[in-house]
Amino acid sequence: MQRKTQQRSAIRDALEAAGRPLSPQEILEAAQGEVPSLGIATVYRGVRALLEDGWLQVVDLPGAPSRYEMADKDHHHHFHCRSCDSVFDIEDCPGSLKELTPRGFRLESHEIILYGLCSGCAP
Amino acid sequence: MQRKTQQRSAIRDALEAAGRPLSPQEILEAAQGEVPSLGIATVYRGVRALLEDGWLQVVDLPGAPSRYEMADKDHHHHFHCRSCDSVFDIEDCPGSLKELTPRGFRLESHEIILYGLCSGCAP
DNA sequence: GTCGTTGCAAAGCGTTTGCAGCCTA
DNA sequence: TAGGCTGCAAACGCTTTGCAACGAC
Repeated sequence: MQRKTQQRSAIRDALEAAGRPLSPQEILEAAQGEVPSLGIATVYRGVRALLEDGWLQVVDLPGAPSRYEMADKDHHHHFHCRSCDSVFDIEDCPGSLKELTPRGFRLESHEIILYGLCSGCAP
Repeated sequence: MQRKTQQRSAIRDALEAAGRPLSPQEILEAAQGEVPSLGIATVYRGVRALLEDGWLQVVDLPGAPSRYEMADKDHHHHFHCRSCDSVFDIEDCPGSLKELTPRGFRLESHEIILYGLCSGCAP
């Protein structure tokens, strides 16, 4: 059974407040504002528990550590800022990509990542 | 200056023969057919040298180790088989994704990854 | 012979695990 | 009080680096 602890509350609060996918390190830094003694191992364990609860989902981007965001979002994609390294949600999706799939292959899902500069980093 | 050694030839041969992106471990296993004593560190160093030469390019996919393929390919995307974990090239591209970009953001590039079963793994 | 290259082993780095003590229920 | 939770440190897997021996030129 799950217990309600300061540490796990701090982890959830950090993810709710961010509104964008966070890496374990980003979660640690944000949550230490609430619980300064928080350790990185606790973040990893808390994240895993929240994933198993279905409260969080993984956001894996190429060449970057896994990030996590709340699971209450519809299908969407991500924008990765090459300057500040933050990741933002993209609401739209161009829809089916079945026409790209080679003959004989079975398409199950897809991921689209946009790269560039976010509004804070664009000149 | 670059010297021509058995090890680097074996690494290039493995990548040319594969025709799809390979991970360092896959390169090692393929190239050891030619040079059995080959070590993984040499693969990493050889890959880095080939990247700097512009002969290779990185293929980074979410949650997977970096893979490498020859740089003489046009813009394209990838299909990642969830059964055998191999990665295949997709020739097509749906084109501009500018309409997905949030206001104020500057789009520079994009990546599309398809997931499913390759022709060898599909039932 | 020079000096870039190689293989091994050790070091890094992000993530996971073992364990004794802590704290929620 | 019982047993899940935490922080620390050690363990892990992948990648990089230090170093002495090797070999291309």
